[in-house]
Formats: sequence, structure tokens, C-alpha cells
Amino acid sequence: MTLRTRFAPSPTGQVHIGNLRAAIFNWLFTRHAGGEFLLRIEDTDRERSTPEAVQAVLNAMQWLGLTTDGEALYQSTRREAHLAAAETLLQSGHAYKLDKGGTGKGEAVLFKMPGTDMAFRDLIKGDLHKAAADLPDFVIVRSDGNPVFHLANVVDDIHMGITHVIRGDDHVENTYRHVALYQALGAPVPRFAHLPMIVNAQGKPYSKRDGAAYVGDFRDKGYEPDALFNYLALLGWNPGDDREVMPREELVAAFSLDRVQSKAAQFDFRKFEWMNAEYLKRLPPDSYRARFRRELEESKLLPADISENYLDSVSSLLRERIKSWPETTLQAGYFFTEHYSFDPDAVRKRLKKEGAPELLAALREAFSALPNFDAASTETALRALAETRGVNASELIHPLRVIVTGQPGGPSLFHLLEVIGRERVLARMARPIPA
RNA sequence: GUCCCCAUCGUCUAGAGGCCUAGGACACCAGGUUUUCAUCCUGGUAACACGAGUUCGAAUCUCGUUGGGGACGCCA
Repeated sequence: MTLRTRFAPSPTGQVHIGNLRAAIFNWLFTRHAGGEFLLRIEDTDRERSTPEAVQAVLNAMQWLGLTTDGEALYQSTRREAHLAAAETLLQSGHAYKLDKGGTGKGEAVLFKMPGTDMAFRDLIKGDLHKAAADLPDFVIVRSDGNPVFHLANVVDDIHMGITHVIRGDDHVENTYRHVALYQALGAPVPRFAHLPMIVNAQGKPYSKRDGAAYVGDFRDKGYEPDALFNYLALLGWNPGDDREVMPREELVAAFSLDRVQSKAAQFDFRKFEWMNAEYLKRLPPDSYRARFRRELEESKLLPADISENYLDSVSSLLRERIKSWPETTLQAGYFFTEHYSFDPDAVRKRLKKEGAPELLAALREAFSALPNFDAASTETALRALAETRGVNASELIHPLRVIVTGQPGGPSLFHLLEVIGRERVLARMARPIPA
């Protein structure tokens, strides 16, 4: 029998990282075992399910590289099968009709629990039990004729041949009902694994109030999908050794459910950002360049007539310093416009300093006399001037950086001067000190 | 309220009776490298919730306490 798992989101909004992690764990587990990973869209809640939300699920999975086997199954197309199962249960005496509480709305179909204590072995939490008294009968078909989640879920899992149900912690209590349904339907009971939740600093379920909570948030903020994947894989699971930055194949090879934590984990944004930076560093040069270009275009920083050479130079200067794309493009502005902004603190500290304007003027003079304007030449000239004036080189370096870039920090100064070029550098050095 | 689950540095975690004066990573602090910021290198602060028991020996096993979380829908 083929090992088969599924991700069964209900498309009622954006994809939450908790759900995403469930998908990731399912995927990792399945790929490790060489089984099949299926997608089922639980769109039976007509009120809340939307096509946009379905698309969000699909987009999220594609962005993260969560490949599925076969077509997605839409639960709304399975209504007849759900109802047929209810009929079967009615016939076999496992279910009965009841006007619960005398609503007058008609009769609902209730599933009759076995009336015995129940137990199942969770692949993550171990042996779980529940007393019969705590396992009441429950509705499987509403009085309006619509099947309820528990029924639909189990019937579809049987239909799809799901062997391992890996889902969120919040379904633990439902599992007894589900097990009873499988048994009453005469179907083999799958293995269950319940993932602990992702919580915020207060120990409550992580929500949008705690920061980026939806997959789309991470994509919009320019984070790397592989970094999110890796970080989430490590939230509640570890390979058993010290590895943390792990390529997809390594994650697949190392994954096992018995190393999944049974306690909730807190999403640590700082560690995630570190992970993201690790992935950025490892980006192959050509993908880095393509991404850099795209980011610039999207933030409207890129002039139409820019030369590929110039773009190349800028991207390699910024490359070694990037932590995130937004941060990078924020730093890139002054390479493409003369209307770059000035950091007020830097201006005050470096340009409004006594003697700075005069030193800058002298330096400008020295720069214009240079036969070549490469990094080595400007550095030599600057240090020579410092020597002559009897000041520390940094007395020239800092004001120079601020007047040319507007920023207190940045890439190697002499190299960026070379990239920007003599003409523009001299022009910038001659501009009045910003207020 | 009832039922269930959980409990190692601030955070993610290693640890399945002696290898633990508890290891790694992020964050933080200090020093070094650097023209700056970042990177990078070195070092440091920091945890077994508490109490009983079992044992020659407990972070690891048992019980209790406390704390936290989840589920209790004709939602999914």
C-alpha cells in the first residue's frame, strides 16, 4: 500500500504559517518515504470559501515548492459520497436521526460512538486515551442536509487512500471521532500525527497581530521561500545534529516524525531573518543579479537607460552586504539618482563638523587632478592629503561618504567612488551641505 | 467548569539513568579585523518550573504541585 498524505486547507483567507508548516511537514515526511502528497481543498463552507483563497493556497504551495502528486480534490464535489456514507452508517446502525433539542428544523444525522473507552497511538504525542463518557455522539449531517466536517474529512481521506494524517494539534480531540468513523465505515484507520502549534511571545496562537503571519506577507517582504521553508522545518523538528541551514534534499533525507517536538514553538523573527540572510549569501551570482534587478525595477529605482556594466558593478558592491531585499534596495538609491536623501544624524556628525567642508574642498581638488579614478588612486590620494594636513584619514573618509551617498555606512567607499565615477563624485562633493 | 496535552538558556533546541561542573544555533554583551555600517573571527552572560519518591546515581523514570496551551458547534 502506497504511503499517502494530504494537505487539506479550507480556503477561507490567506495561508497561515501554522498551516503552511503542516503542509511542509507532510511534504517532508512523504518525500522522505517516497510516498504521494495530495492536496484537498475543503471548500464546503460556502459562506467563507472564496476562489481568491483557493488561489492563495495554490500560490503559496508553488512559491514554497510544495509539489503535489495528482490533481487537487475539491471537497465540494464530494457531497453525494458524504451523504451516501451517512446513509450506510444509518443502515448499519452506526448512526441515527434526531431532532436535537427539538429545533424544529428537521432531523440531523448523529453518529453513534462505540460507547467504549478509546485510544490511539499518535506518531508524535504517543498513546492517547479518552473515556467513553467524554466521547458523546455527534452530528454528521445537519438538519439542512449538509454533511459536517468530520464526516466529509474521513470519507474523503478514505477515498484518497490517505495512510498518514499529519495535522495541527487542535485536531487531537477530533481524532477519537474520526477513528470511530473509519471503523464504522469498515475502512483501515490511518496513522495520526499531531503537530504542536506555533505561538507568539505570550504563548498564544501566532496571529497577524504578531507580525508576518501569512505566507503572502513573507513573499511581499522579499524573503526567500527556501529560507522560510528551512526555518519552519526547524520549528518543532531538528535533524538530531547541529545542522541548521539545510538544503531541501538534506531536509528530506533527515526528516522523521519521531523527532518532532510535542510542545508548541514560538516563531522567532530574528532567527528567521538570520536564516534568510544565510540563503541570500548562498544565492548563485546570476540569480542574485536577476533578483537585484527585479527588486530595483519594482521599487522604481532603475533608470531606463542604465548600462548592464554599471548594474553589474553596483550589484557586486551590494552583494556581500545584503540581509534582505528591502534593505538592499534602500541602500542602492544613491547609485541611480542625484536626488538621494541625507541621513540627518550623519550630516550633523560628519559634515557640520568643524573643518569638514574645507577638507572636502581640498580633497575634491586632489581628486580632480588624479590621472585615474580607480579605487586604489582615490585611496592613495585621500591618505596622502590626510598625511599632509596631519589629520586622521577617517576625518576625510566619513564626510566624503556622507556627501557622496547621504548614508553613514555602506559598501567599501573607494570602490563605490569608482563605480559612481569621477564626474558625478566631484559634482556631489561640490554640492552645498544639506540642512 | 469538564476532558486532553505540554514544561531544558530570552527564543529554537541537543539530551532517551552515569559521557552533563547540561552541548549547539539565534539574540545579547565584550574584544579583534575593516574607511564606516554590515559581514567575519574570538570570548562571555544565560536554562533542567517546584516538591516528593525510585536508584549507588535523575534534566532523563514515577507521583504530586504550579504554570502554560488546546478541545468541548447542526464551524472547518
